[in-house]
Amino acid sequence: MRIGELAKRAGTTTRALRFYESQGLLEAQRTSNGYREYSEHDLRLVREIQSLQAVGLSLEDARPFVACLRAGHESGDSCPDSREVYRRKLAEVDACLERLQGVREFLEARLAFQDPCLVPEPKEFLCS
Amino acid sequence: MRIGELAKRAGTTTRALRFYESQGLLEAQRTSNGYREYSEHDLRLVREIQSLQAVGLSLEDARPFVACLRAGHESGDSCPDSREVYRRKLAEVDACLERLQGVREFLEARLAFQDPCLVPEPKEFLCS
DNA sequence: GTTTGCCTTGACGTGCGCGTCAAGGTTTAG
DNA sequence: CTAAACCTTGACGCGCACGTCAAGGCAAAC
Repeated sequence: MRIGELAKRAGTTTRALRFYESQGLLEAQRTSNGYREYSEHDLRLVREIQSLQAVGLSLEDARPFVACLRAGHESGDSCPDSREVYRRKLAEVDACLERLQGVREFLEARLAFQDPCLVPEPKEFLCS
Repeated sequence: MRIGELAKRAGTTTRALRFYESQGLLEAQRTSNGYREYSEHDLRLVREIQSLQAVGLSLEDARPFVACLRAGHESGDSCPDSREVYRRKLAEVDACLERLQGVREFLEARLAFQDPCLVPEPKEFLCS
């Protein structure tokens, strides 16, 4: 299938697919006229990337999963590198949950009583 | 005090302060040589902005708080517009907490059993 | 033949909160 | 007098995952 059909079937855009290719996440055969030609396996790759993005992983984080699928594994997360990404992300999420809980309490307190003495900790707020 | 001292006392940079000014969040008197001159009240404003940023609010969100302080209120969050920002942010944080909980469970499940059948919901992942 | 709908590469734009030069003026210390 | 340490404006850079033209080629329908 060509790039337009792949985009439609994956529910994304041709621009995104070309971007994945530019990042080395997706490869394509070329027909004689230069058009990209994709297989069902490529669709599988794109879906993998999308589900990873859905849990907040970056395209960089998706590399090991793609490599794992390319290496012939049935699941992208059955390789050590992929599982390491999961572990790292889980730690990030836990840290984020903790901070957001603090933020939540701060906001509720401010809304309940307008007490100007409550000051939040100046920690970084990188929740992804 | 001049911009360097204000930056030092607020624990930020001169670049940030000039940026706040460009966004209309901070104003400064000018001395005869064109230098910015700040008061203790300006320091208070900067600290307010910083504490709002610490809970994930944008500079845009900080506007009502600054306006509230400028209007003479002792606390930046004692005005209706400010409290509305708090309420909106609280809702955002709650939504974020919910999604992150789902992400957490997904990651744990994937790490425990490598079951490729679990697929996350394609919802947006805008946790700020 | 020409319109339509695909496809190609390339380059710049987006949001947000600044960082990082660049090129210069001012004030103080030595 | 000179150097150091301030200050000024202006302009571009960053990260990230693309969106949005621009300018053109290819293939099939009318």
